[in-house]
Amino acid sequence: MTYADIILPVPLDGLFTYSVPAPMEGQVRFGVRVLVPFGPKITHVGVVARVHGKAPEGIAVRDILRVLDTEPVVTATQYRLWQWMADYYMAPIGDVLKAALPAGLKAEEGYKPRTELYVRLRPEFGSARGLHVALDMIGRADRQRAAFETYLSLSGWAAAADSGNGGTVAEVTRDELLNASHTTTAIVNALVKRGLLETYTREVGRLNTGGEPDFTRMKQLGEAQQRAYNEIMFSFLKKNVVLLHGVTSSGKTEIYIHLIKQAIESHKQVLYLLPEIALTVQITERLRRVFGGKLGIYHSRYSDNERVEIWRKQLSAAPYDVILGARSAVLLPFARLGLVIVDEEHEQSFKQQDPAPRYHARSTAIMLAQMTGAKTLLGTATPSLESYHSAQTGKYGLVRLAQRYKGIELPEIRIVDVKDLRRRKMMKGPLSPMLMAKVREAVEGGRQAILFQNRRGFAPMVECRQCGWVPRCERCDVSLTLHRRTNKMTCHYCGAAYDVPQVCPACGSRELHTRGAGTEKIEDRVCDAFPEARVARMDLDTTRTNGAYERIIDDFAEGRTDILIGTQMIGKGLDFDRVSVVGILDADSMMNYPDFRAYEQAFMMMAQVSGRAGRKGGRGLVILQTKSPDAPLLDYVVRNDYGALYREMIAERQAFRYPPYTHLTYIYMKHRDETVVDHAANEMGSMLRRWFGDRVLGPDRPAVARVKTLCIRKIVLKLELGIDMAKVRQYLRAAQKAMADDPRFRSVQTYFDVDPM
DNA sequence: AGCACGCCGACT
DNA sequence: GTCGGCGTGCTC
Repeated sequence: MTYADIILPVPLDGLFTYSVPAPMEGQVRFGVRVLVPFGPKITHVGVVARVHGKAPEGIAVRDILRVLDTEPVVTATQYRLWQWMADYYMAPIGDVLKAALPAGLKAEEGYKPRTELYVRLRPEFGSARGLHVALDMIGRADRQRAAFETYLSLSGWAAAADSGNGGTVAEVTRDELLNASHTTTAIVNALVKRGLLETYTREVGRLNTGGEPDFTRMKQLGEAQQRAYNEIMFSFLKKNVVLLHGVTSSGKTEIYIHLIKQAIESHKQVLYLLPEIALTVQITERLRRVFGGKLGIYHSRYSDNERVEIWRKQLSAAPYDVILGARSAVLLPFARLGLVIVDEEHEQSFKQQDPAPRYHARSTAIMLAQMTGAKTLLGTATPSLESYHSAQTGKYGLVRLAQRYKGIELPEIRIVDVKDLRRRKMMKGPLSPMLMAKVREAVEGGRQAILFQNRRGFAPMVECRQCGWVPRCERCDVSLTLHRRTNKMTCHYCGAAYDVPQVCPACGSRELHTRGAGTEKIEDRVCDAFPEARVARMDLDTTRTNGAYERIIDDFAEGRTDILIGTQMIGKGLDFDRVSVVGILDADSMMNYPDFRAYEQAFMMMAQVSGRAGRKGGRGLVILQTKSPDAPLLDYVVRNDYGALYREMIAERQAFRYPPYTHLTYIYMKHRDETVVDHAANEMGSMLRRWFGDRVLGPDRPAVARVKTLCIRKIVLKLELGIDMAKVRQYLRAAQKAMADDPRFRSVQTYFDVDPM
């Protein structure tokens, strides 16, 4: 009897063993998908991990129902990476499978090939004579005649009939015909009904097939860039990972392009990871120009069918040479990976928060590169402390690029003391007089301004002036954010929307006012102050719909908008040429955040946003508004002194035993009932303390202690370097199991966040 | 995660 | 007498 161990998309540890019916033997092998029964009602699509002859003990094995593939859809390397992720991030392998496979491969009949409707001439009219007959048949039906003639010219029938050779006739889609002839489907249908035209469908791929690569479209590297390129190549001789620390607009992308070309010429594939979809929009065009049809794009905004096609193309004999994508692209199949580029490597969005697997795409990419013998390049203007530390200690290579491209100057940064201005009644809105003046100057001079406020919505809080009542979410322990556009109060944790009350439900007062400012409020104020300016807002709310990113970025890049207001998504490596002023409206909201990374994160965000100022033609200006102008961090920002930030922060990390001097793992516990989760977390805490002593901190209530009706507790585990982490993970899994087996805590969810952000 | 089983309150 | 509330246990 043959058995197969199957990975199933369920959040349970381990594989599931099924028996292979005799007719399926030979078809069931590693990497193919199979349909299996699961429980009394469900069938799952799983992936075969192993085929063997050893009957499992004590399990009623069931038969595989169907084999879905003739060829594996998963490579051996991918499976090894999955196993590493499941182990390292302590997630069930089924959750890794769910994260990796596009939905179309996870479902039984998920993938639908795309078809297009075409029209063509009925064969009996396919001659000069036939065309005359056809035109006679149409008679005085003018719209039909026009449509028919348009078809003849589009398809080339007109010319072909004239020249007497009927050989070269182009295919015409119905949409093309409708567009060209300005008619409706009714007219075309009438021609079909008359028997002159017929329609047919054809499967079409969704992928980028177009364009020969054209390396002549690459820009020559500047002197500093060329030196950096050489250093990177040299560094790769000794190190597997190299950190490229290049100031904003130093031309890192151009260096990447040259590295990619080099890899392609050595017949290697390149994976190019970016933190945000927004960024791919700009980079895609630059890469497409050079790499044409060798470039594939992969991220969550792509339809699932497209993702399935890319996945299959990667498995084919002619995969993309370059894949540009966000986090999940690291989970694609590669046959001959040679280089991984992680751009903006400091970005926190490379770490998946929820759901499991809570993996870091940078670490996962480095692991993938190690498994495949590829090299990894990390690029950023503001390295994460972890990566910079690795570079400092020689684990990674380090290449610096301190010059901006084509001698563009770094912006001047001016700090504005908002507290003082308010005290002296010189500022009432969110924009200081200086920022107002500079924005006006920019707009009137045909330049652009970016205003950065890292909060979406109109106001982060509504409050009763009489009694201090604040509307809160029913399911989460947070106050609600007011959104003016929808006129709702929204919970940013669970998404629930509430109506805005007219009177305070606590005291009946009508005096409800807002506190703080989000991007919507900024937008309103800016529109009031600059009625003639064209203003756009870019945040989660304005980029929900398909293509919205592209439109907002494009409009701004092409100068169709003057002022761009946005959250952190405007800071991420976007290149604009005409931005003369950048306003950071509220630096304090970033600095006063209860997290050990908040300080450096604030620096990075401000440095990145500042980097958007002053590209071509003149030095840019950044106005940084704050209530604490003397904060040392702001001095680092003004001087663009990453080194100083690094030295201060790394000393602090060492003193307080944080990464990279320790391994950090958070243990989260969730339950509806506060007392139950409290008990469970205390129990877990003491269990862990028995093993790990004072390396265990907590349990504590996290800043938001209830989300979607579940009360949350958090335990922090700080382990010194050099400890056997495999052993630690074993202990942690045992602790998780002990909690699940305890009848008092059976319904408490426990999960781990390894290397949390 | 689903889903069934199973044991207690408001309905025909 | 039954429908359905969600606690508990299982899925090869």
